[in-house]
Amino acid sequence: MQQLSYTEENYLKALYHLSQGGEDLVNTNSLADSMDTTAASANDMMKRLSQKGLIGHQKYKGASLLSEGKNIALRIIRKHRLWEVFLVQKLNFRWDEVHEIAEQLEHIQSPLLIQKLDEFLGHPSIDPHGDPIPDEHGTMKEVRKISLAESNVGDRGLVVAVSDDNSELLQHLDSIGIELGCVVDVQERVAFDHSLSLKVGGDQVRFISKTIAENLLVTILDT
Amino acid sequence: MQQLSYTEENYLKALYHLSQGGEDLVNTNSLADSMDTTAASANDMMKRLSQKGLIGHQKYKGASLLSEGKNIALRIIRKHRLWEVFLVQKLNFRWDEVHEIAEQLEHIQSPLLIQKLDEFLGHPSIDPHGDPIPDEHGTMKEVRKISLAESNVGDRGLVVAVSDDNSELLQHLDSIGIELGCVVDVQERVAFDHSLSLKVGGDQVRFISKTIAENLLVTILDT
DNA sequence: ATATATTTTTAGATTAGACTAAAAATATAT
DNA sequence: ATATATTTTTAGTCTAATCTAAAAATATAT
Repeated sequence: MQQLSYTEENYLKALYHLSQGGEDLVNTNSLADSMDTTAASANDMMKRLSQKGLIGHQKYKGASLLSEGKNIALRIIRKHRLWEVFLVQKLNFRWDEVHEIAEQLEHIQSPLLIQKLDEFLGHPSIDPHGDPIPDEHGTMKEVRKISLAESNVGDRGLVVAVSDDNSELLQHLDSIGIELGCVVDVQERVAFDHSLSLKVGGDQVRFISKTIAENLLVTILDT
Repeated sequence: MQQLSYTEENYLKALYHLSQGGEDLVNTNSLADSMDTTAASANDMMKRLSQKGLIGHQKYKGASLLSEGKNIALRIIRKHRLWEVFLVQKLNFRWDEVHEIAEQLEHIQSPLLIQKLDEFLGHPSIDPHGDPIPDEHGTMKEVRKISLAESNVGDRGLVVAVSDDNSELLQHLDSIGIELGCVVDVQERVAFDHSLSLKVGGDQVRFISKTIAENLLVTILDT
């Protein structure tokens, strides 16, 4: 396993995200866009990574991660997400402040550090944005992100996004104690209007209309 | 305040250590040695840093930190030492394992991160090696590192080094519960042979000869 | 099907940081 | 004081990662 530069690691990570896990072919322009650089630079890097056996690249067709490249990408994603958990849970960052810092921390090289950090955090399986954290072998469990309108009674969800940023909606959510990162249990769905009763944060019971439910995205947690 | 490269930061830090805080002139070869590179490279960097106004450099004489360069060096040292405290206290690293990792972590750019880390760690004033941690303004209080033979009754010290690595000595220290990083209180000095009674780790009382005391280096802690 | 537009690749230049080898300055020894 | 050794600097080369501009390949539209 070769030592990669900061930049090479970032390209592999971008390829992972753009190809949703190494499946699809990624074209030069999307890679360049995603890396905020020129097509020429992205093309150079595709050649380099292909040369190193980390990605497959056919001229004018596009690139895709090979197994070693995918593995490296997943290890970087694991580090990124573990650090995000640390920043939010231990250092009290808000979840919208942590991405840039984690972008730097994800490149720290020390398997033992990550092992001990994982331990310290209690082996979390999802990050503060509700995205799954790959385990030490690079295995990442599927995570369902759905709106509460699509949820089932009995589901427990982590609120990860509000799809409409209407300020009245945000204010209302605030007033009933629903915020990004909080956990909700779906208790009952009224058949007539599809409104929901929720347990918010494990205790308070709140009611929301179907419209609000449609705008609340959650990651379904194991119960 | 300009954005410096990883390498430039490391050179500034090396200059700080070699000149013990920016006082003495550092010559090209010692800098090159310390950075594990050639005199030519060190010379290139001295020119660059001088150009940026961070160090003073006269041909064939040597270099020294100017106030801005010293400030940057101290901020990096602060980060390095805070991360070392984190690694030892929170992630249970041994103090001899943390240097390399802290060398990487010290380059993470985020003042807010360091502020929150400092908070999380309870504003420590010394690192696991007994070296002082500069505050947010770059002020670093003097730390006395002395042998226990030079200590006074009533002193509390953090054991930071054993000057003789004789294995019988190390074994004996181990058997009486004295290890690197432990805290000792000097209780009494016998006038006749200058042997000492110590409270180790806050409770157990132990006796050591003058010879052993001479070999135990401590950082004196505020009491 | 051919012209036009888009995408991708190549070619050549640039910058930071490093290197080697040689030249210049300074220090040391007889 | 002169020769020798050491240290420092310069000159020129190299690599990774970037860029611009132009060429080549592919896709789209009439």
